Amino acid sequence: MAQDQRRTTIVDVARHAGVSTKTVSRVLNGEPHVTEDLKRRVREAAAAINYHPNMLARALVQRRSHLIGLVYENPSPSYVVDLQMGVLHRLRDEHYRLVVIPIASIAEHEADVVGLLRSAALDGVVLAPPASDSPRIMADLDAAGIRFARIAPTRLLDAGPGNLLDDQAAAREIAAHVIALGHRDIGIIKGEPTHASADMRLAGYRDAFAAAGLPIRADRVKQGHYTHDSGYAAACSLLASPDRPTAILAQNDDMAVGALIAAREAGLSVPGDLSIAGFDDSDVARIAWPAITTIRQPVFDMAVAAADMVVAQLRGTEADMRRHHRHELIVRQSTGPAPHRGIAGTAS
Amino acid sequence: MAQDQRRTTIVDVARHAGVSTKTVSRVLNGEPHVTEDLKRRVREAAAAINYHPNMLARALVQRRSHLIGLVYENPSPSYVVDLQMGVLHRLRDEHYRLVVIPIASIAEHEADVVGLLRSAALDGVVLAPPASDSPRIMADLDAAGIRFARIAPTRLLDAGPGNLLDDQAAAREIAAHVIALGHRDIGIIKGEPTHASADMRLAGYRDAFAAAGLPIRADRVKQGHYTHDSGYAAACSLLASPDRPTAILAQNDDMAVGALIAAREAGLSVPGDLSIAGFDDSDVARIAWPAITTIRQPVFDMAVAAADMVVAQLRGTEADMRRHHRHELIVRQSTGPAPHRGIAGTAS
DNA sequence: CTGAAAGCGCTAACAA
DNA sequence: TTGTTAGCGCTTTCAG
Repeated sequence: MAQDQRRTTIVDVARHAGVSTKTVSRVLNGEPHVTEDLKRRVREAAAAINYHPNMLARALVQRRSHLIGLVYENPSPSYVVDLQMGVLHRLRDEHYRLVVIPIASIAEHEADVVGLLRSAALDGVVLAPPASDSPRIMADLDAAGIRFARIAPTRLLDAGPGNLLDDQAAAREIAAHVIALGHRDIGIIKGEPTHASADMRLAGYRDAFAAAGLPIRADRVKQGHYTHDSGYAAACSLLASPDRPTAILAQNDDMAVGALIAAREAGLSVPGDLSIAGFDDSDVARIAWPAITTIRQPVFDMAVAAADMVVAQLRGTEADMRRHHRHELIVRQSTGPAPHRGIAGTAS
Repeated sequence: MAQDQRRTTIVDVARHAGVSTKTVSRVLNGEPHVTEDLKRRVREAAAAINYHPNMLARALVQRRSHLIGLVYENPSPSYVVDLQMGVLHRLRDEHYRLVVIPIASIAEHEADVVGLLRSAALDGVVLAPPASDSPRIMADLDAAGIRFARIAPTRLLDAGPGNLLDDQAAAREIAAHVIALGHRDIGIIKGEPTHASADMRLAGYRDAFAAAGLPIRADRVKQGHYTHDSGYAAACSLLASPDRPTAILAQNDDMAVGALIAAREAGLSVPGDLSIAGFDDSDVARIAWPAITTIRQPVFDMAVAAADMVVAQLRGTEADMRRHHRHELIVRQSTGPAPHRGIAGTAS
């Protein structure tokens, strides 16, 4: 195990092949203007002495680490997986590597985020919510010369390359679906308040409620955090009294699954006694039983596109720096007709 | 956006503070033997000209990229998430970053893996199965001077730091549990054959079967790939004929969930008509309905320990380089007593 | 088409 | 306690 004897360098290869280091460099980087003969000699020499280029040296002189970061907060594992797979998919055949940068609370650490990225020598980053909505982070990134692309930003849409989604319209659609099933008393489980999507989705619900002439009752809105457990807890509190809603709109699928379990424990059948709708269409929505009615959010595609935007900036090539992504209502088994129970409005 | 005007360097700070570059370096790296006065002057100068050290230059001279890789194959998202969270957990307060290296088929690309890692300038890697069982990869890693630690290796246990798990004993336990419930005709869904765990677990099942005097029928063993869909397909084929098993042992939870869905579609109640057991105790096992009886495999803990081993090697500190991790049988609702159906053995 | 020399920005070794 | 001098291993001028 030849651990620490001085590693072979480009100089060794050059000497071995009887050429200059620059020629070796040219051959190894596939630059033109080298005779076949020299190319061959260099390749043979490199193989003979088991040479492997030092990427750090190359990175220093090129000012390119070939590292791209993915910045996200923790809440939903399945969301993060989709995101990561999307970025990796786009990076697969590029010479870029993915560094994952989870941050406990972006809201609290807003001022330190870019310092962290700097110290990782990243060439670019994909910003997932809520980092994708932080003017501070984007400004710091610009100042640091780190390229970025945003996933599902909701404001300052001109502040940088973005992959847009109409959260509000999507929320309106799924709420309308539930209302159309006859539900009049509907509980809402909000997402983490530091994510702008929570408010956007609430606004969408509100639109649908208003269109149907329904009020939004404050006591029917519970705060969650986009986590399974928070969804469970919120649902428990919604279902605690006999005067309970006949449907629950959860702002993501993890919370919807939490609600599903709460309902099961409360002895309620879904969707017989209670309808539950989620958001995101993550894996768990399909696996749960009954499978969850949700909004398909093309997280994977957005991540692919975001990675593409970062790579394009780095290479100076052209690319759409603003793309719109379409959501889709996916009706599954967790929503059904409202149970009979008095005439309408607030239950008896 | 001060993008490309020459970045400020340590020389600028030195000049600004009226000291040598080495002194700046010392202050910035927290080395001792610098007067408070100089420290302050250096810090102020750095802040004044908005200096940020170039990590690539530092990495080159220190021969340390501070990058640690996680090498894995794709099959189960929830397994990968646990793994990754474990490594990240250990790295959180270290000055190391995580680079994710998914590889489509390690068996096919065995010879290229370390080349890939080299070109990512990694200081160390955590090897998940099946890379953790590849002598070739470990030898190449040694030759390249890249430190590593193994997750759940099954052979050549002395070839490198490892986090061990007794797959065979665990499989024996869960099979024994199912047999104890009265099942005599049991189907098996194997995992991806390039993962040694698939054979280990099969051996464990075999032990339990033998202890109960049951045969393993070749037509009751179906090949899967540790994916949801492969589990679904395998279960469909097991459940196709009326002469079907009364229980299914799936070698991971994703496949167990696939089997669950196949059972549901076949109109079978679980565990009334059919018991299903998984392996891993990933998130999906808890979320599925009925919740899946499984083996808890401390993937997160193993990942933490593996990251710890890598970091310890890099810092030259002491650490256990061989740790055993305990599994645990988790009985949930997906397994129950065998339905009555003739006397015993092969069904009527 | 090829090579010599000059750095990239930092830290290690050695002096002072 | 501080500074000077060499590199780390590669690519980029710019000559030849």
